Amino acid sequence: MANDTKERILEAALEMFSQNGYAGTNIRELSASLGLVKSGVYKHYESKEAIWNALLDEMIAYYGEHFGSSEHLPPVPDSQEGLVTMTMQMVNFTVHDERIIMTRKVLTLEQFRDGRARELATKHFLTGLTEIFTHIFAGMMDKGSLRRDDPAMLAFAYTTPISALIHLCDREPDKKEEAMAQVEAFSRHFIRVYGQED
Amino acid sequence: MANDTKERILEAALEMFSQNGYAGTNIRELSASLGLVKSGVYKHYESKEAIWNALLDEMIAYYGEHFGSSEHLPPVPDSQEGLVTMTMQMVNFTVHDERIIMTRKVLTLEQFRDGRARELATKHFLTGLTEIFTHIFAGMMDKGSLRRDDPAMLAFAYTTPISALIHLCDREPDKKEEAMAQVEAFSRHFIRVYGQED
DNA sequence: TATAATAGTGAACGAAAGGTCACCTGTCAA
DNA sequence: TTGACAGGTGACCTTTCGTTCACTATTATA
Repeated sequence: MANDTKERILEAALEMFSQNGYAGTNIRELSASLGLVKSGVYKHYESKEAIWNALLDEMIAYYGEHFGSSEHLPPVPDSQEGLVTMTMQMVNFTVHDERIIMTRKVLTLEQFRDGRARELATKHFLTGLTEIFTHIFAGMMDKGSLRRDDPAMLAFAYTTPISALIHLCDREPDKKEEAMAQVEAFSRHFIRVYGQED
Repeated sequence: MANDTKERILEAALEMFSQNGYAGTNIRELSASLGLVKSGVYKHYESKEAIWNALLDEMIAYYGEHFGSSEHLPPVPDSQEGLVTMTMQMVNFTVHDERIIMTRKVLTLEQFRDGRARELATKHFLTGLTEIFTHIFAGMMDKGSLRRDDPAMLAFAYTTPISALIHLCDREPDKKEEAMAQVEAFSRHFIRVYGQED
């Protein structure tokens, strides 16, 4: 009782899977990083694959809770500058939060092997962000700070370049500052192009 | 002599590494797929890692030959419709050519483990495309079919959404047609926004 | 034709993998 | 107090891994 080993195994698994991939991870090292011996892990999960599935369950559940429903949509910024600020906050958070970084890496590494990872990867990297910003841009058009246009297309055109820079940060963490500057430059460029002057 | 086994090993390695990753690939299967027994491979490469390095050498050399210098830059389209056509041709080729698909997958899977894979991944997925289209857009601005603007920023804004769709095709090959349609829609949207009317 | 290199075979090896099991130990409910 | 059980240990099992090696068949060259 009062034991969180089962949860700590998932944390360690996330860390190791995101670094070495599923195939490149072994239970010995995983157990050692928790200060126990490998057979101990099997008291909590019946196999390596069971750990993987539990981790994916958790990631899917987390995504559903935080980005799944329309309740958690961020507020529509009420100015063009507000869009820049909000974007920078979101990106700054997502490229520095270790857990989210590791989640992206795992999905990147396992997307071709596991159907659920594939599905979640598409949400994380493409459709999820686009949906959120479709809502935001529709709102900004209503408020008059953005030219009337197809909000879904604008969201696609806005989020995918930023997503590319987030991936760059995951791949080459040294370039985070440079990438952040590029995010801001792009955001301002976007507003210059699509912004409504009034 | 007159033997291409060494090259065929690299082909098989590309295929297996792109499917299962480096750690998830074993020499037995690789050899078997070539119709020989695993020890035979070691007549041509001294280790699994040597195969990996040779494959990366080849990929780096190939990239250098085909996208490295400014000689191989595609011609600047002389109309807005020409940009759409050229884009569709390039994307259509790159999402259907098995070898290129496998190359992208390998780089995706090994980018966090191998420095050279990381470097090549950034070129493939981000900077390479951007550089090509920086040149193209600069040319189109000179010809008057594109509004004057920062060509590098436009190239970034144009290529990263397309790159995101290429990644989607690698991840979910069923959605290729849908993705291609989205590429075309985006390309036309881009022209509508940045095109020079005259 | 003799020779030497090349390409491939199959058995074997040690290391490392995932997984099992008997056993120990502390905790808590009956 | 006792007994069941959750959590952890260490020895052990089987399989698979990458790699080596003695050997054979083929082929090019001297």
